[in-house]
Amino acid sequence: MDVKTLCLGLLSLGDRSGYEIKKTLEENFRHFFRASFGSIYPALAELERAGHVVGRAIPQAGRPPKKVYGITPTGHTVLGRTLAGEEPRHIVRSEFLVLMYFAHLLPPDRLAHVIDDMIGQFENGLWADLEQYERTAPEMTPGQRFALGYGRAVVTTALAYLKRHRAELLRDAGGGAPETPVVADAGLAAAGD
Amino acid sequence: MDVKTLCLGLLSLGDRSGYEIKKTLEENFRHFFRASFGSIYPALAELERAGHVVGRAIPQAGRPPKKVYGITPTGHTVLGRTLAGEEPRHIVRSEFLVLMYFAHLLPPDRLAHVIDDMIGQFENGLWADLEQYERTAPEMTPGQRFALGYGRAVVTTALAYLKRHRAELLRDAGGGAPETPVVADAGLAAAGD
DNA sequence: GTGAACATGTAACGGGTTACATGATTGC
DNA sequence: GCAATCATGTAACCCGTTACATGTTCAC
Repeated sequence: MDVKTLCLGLLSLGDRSGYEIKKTLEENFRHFFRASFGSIYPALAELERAGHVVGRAIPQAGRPPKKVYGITPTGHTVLGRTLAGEEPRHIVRSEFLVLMYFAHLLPPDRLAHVIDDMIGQFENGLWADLEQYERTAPEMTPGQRFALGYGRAVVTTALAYLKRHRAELLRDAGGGAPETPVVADAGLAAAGD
Repeated sequence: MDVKTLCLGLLSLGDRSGYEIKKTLEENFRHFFRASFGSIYPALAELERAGHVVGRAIPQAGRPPKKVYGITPTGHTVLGRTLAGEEPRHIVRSEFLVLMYFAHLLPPDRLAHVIDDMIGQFENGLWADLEQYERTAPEMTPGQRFALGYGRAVVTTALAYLKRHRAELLRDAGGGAPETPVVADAGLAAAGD
């Protein structure tokens, strides 16, 4: 699934500009999808060229004009077919967890900082969740509630895990200081350089 | 953090071939990182060129020869510096959840299939976790236990969430059949095509 | 006056995946 | 006989991010 399909899906819920799509993404898809302007604007242009959406420039007082897009019947058909034909993937790519895996190679203060950063990010996300839920809960579809609820459940667990195991990791990982690297296997290491 | 750093990190735990790195990734990084041969082999070649690892071809009876790499002291230094200097990201990109968000646009049987698929994947992951934990728990570092434990906690929550809300979603999302698309805003949609 | 929010768009770059090329052995 | 496992490597491709270009208004 690419950004094009995502834009089409969002437009199926109501007319929006590229800028507004980005905002919706940040508010509602925070926990599981993100896209930059550099992919949204070209996607919208391509969708318009293909006739799946139509754009209309809206002049605004004291603001740059915005280009609001609406989905066409063709767009609707294509969206339905695309969504139904996907074998959806679920990809997590966490440099954070890789770093934790190699915690013994980090200076203790750095390790603490990285964990606290992650905790902070998750807390912000959760706070934003709550704030957003109160604003939009009534008009949400079951699917939206399901996706948002999933994100909330997972982030809550993740946050609890980090808080529960932070001290333990900090205590136990403090062996391999950066100045005394533990050589795992002398064999090849000695041969090189 | 790129595949190069990851390979270097894995090699700091012991000598391995590219093929074995891939296997380790599948076993231990399942829940938070994956890489294909197309990125691992070039990464290893580049690391060797830079003097961070040394490779040695091992002939094998009845098998293709393997090229086992070991990290050099220089490699160790670089690894430490790289890990310490990273602002690690944590990225989730779930087409699955996007699809759930648009559940009302999917045929009910398709929706059920997609959810069951995800449940199956998570269950396989969890089963593999257990199996792997029993094999490697004793020699794990605190960081490894932390990262693995995080993955297990999150996947367990995700799985429980899917199972708990599956029926509910299937029941409530059954309104928007594909043949009666709900037009969100007649304004632009009517103007196009 | 400085930064944030509003607003759109392009081009270069990067890094990873997919697919291809090659080939032996083992288990079904 | 066919698929899976072992084993390495290359090249084309995709698609997304980052950075740049441009400009206004409002709040501190």
